[in-house]
Formats: sequence, C-alpha cells, structure tokens
Amino acid sequence: MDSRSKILNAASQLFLEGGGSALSVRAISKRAGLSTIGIYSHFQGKQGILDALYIEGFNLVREAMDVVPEGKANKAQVLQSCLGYLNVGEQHEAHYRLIFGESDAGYQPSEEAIEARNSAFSKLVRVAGSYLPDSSSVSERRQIALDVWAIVHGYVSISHHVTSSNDSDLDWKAMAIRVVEVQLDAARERFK
Amino acid sequence: MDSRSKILNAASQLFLEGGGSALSVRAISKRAGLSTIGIYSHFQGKQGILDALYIEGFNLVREAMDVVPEGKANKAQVLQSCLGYLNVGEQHEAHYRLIFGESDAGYQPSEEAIEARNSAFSKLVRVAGSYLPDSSSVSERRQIALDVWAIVHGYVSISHHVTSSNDSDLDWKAMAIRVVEVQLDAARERFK
DNA sequence: TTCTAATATATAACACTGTTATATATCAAT
DNA sequence: ATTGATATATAACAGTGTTATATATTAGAA
Repeated sequence: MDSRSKILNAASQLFLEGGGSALSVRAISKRAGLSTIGIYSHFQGKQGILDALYIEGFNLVREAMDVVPEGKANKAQVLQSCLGYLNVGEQHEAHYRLIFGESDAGYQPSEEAIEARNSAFSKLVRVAGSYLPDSSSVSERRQIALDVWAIVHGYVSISHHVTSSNDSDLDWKAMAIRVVEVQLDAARERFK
Repeated sequence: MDSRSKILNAASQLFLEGGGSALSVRAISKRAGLSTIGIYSHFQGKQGILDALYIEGFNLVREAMDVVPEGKANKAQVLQSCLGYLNVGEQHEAHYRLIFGESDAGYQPSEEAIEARNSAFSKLVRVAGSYLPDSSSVSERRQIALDVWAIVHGYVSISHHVTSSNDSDLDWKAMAIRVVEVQLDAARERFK
C-alpha cells in the first residue's frame, strides 16, 4: 500500500475512534508507521486530512439520500431520503460533527470540499424539488430543499448536543420525519 | 477592577474579535495585563473560561426568548420568541458557535453550564407549550419545544455554514419563522 | 552497471498550545 | 513587626502544526 493510503487509513481509524480531537499529525503518522512529512507532501498538511474526511462526510450524506430513483418522487420517497440523512447523522457522528465545524475550530473547507457539500445539497434539491408541482421554479425547489435540510440538520445537531438522562432515548429521527412531512404538505399547498 | 473581571473582559473581547480560535490562555492574560496563572486560580483553566462564555451564550438565548409575558401565548408571541432566538444566532455568532461545539473540539460544558442550557430550554417549553391547549401534558409541551428548537437551530446553523455567493442574502429568519408557524398549526391540530 | 537527477522519507527545530511546580510578592491578622 | 495565607509571576513540560535541512530511495541515461 502506498504511503498516501496508509496515512488516510490511519487518519480515518483515529477519527472514528476518537473524533476530531484524536487527529494529531503525529498520531496519524505514528499509526501509519511513517514520519509526519507525508502529511505535507501527499496532503496539504492537517487541512488536507480534514478536507479528505469532510468530503467523505458529505459523500456519505449524498449517498444516503440517493435511495430513490431520479425523477418525480412521492412523499414516502422524499421522507426515505430524509431518513437516510438522519441515519448518517446518527451512525457517522464523527463525520457529521466535522462537516459542521465541531472537530477543529480553525478548519475551513477547501473549494474542493465545498463542492462535495454542494453536490450533496443538489441531490436534496432534486429529491425534495421533485415533490413539488412540475411547474415549480428552481428557486422554489431550492427553497423546499433548504427547509428540509434545516429541519433534519436541526434534529441531528440537537440530538448530538442534548444527551440529558431523560431525553437520551428520544426518537429524534421519527420527530424529524414528522416535521418534514408537515412541511412538505404545506409547501405543496403553497405552490399548487 | 479585580483580576477575575479583567480576565473575563479580556476573554470576551478576544472571543468577539476572533471567535474561539482567538482564545488562547496567553492571549487572554496578555490582553488582561496579567500572567496566565489567574486563569487557573480564578477559573478552572481554559475550560472555565469557555464555561463562562457558554453560560453567557445560553443566557443570551434565554433572554432573547423572554419577550412575552408568562402565561398563555398566542401564535404571534411564540413566533416573536423564535425571532429572538434567530436574532441571537445572527448577531452573536461567536457565542452561538460555542454553545454548539464549534469553538473548541475538546470542550465539554460543565454541569453548571448545562444548567444554563436547560434553563433556556425550559423557557422555550413554557413559551411554546403555552400555545398548546391547557390540557396538554408536560411531555407534549416538551415535544413542541424540541421541535421548535430543532427548526430554529437548524436554520441558524445552516446559515452559519452555507455562505455561497447566491445564498448569502437569503432571509433565513423569515424562512425559519414560516416553518415554525406551519408546525405550530399542525401541533395544535394534533393535540386539540 | 554506474552515475545523475528527481522524488520520497526522515530528523530536528520553531513557534505555538494548555498546564503546573516553583518562586516571589502582596496583604490580613495576631 | 512577624507570621500565615493568598495572589501573582516565572519557567518548565508535554503537546500541537509546520518547515528547513538532511538522508534514502527510486528512475532514467550513458
């Protein structure tokens, strides 16, 4: 295996084990059995490592929403995409925290990383937008996608931060799905 | 002014100027004109500084929602509280990012800090819950409050992270208010 | 093969970070 | 005025990301 892959594997391992705070340059290179220099020759320093994981994260989100065929979607299919998003938030907490800036206070995604985020959002625009009437404009489709995104992200984020004893077994995903459904109905009514 | 206040003022200044990444122990003590030791005698190290700012942040949120009299609230009043929350997210971005873990990857709020968060959420339970029928249970009130919180937080968080050229002048607050209103109507219908 | 050039990896240092052991200064009470 | 307690300062330690320098390693040409 080439050094680049060794580094990326080591970084992924540490990231999944301990989140962003476990990702030090020296820890990564030690796990990879290499010196620290490869992180700067094969990546652009720690920023490059975080970019790679950020892109992984948004690709997970995009793929999780990509569970319905392209074209017109019914309500259940839109909700199925939302459930995919919510599952990523639950099962890939480290990646999810990274893509929303909780893993490294200084990290700013690169242009390439932002492209991965835009690609995931475009997927959501197609899925959620396809539930609107065919005559709906692009901005209307983007609007409903933003609404859906804000809702599901809100629940994922809150669920990551509120872990009080009573609330720990709340069904965040069902709550989010219910709110999205109400919003979808309202949007279709508004644009019909 | 006593040393503790000097330190806290210096920390607040740096925090507002440059966010969490500007908050180093040495930078704080230099700004305060003191040595670093006070941060460990008057606070519990950097954790204590972050706790103080975290509490400030959730107090801002609680006060921003405390714009309607206690007791039964109408829809406009609930939405007014939500607008207060959204304004805090917009105008106190540094504090808002801190209370959702974006300022320091290692920071975990102390018990006292979590009390401030719970206090803010309790406010939201009273405000949003008071829009439900009087017969509504505590868990129903907590449920609608959680829904409202997830929605408004979702928009605040997304607005902080999505700053694409086209979307930068979107009216996030109006979008959030509209979604909350739809949800309030649905909740009242569900519980009537 | 042997030499050369380019690439890859390693080492050590620099300027940071949070923290703490030690030392000094300041102040209150006997 | 002296003692005891508290507050502040200094310096060191282990950790962080980064980079200049040095050393291997590899590829291609004579």
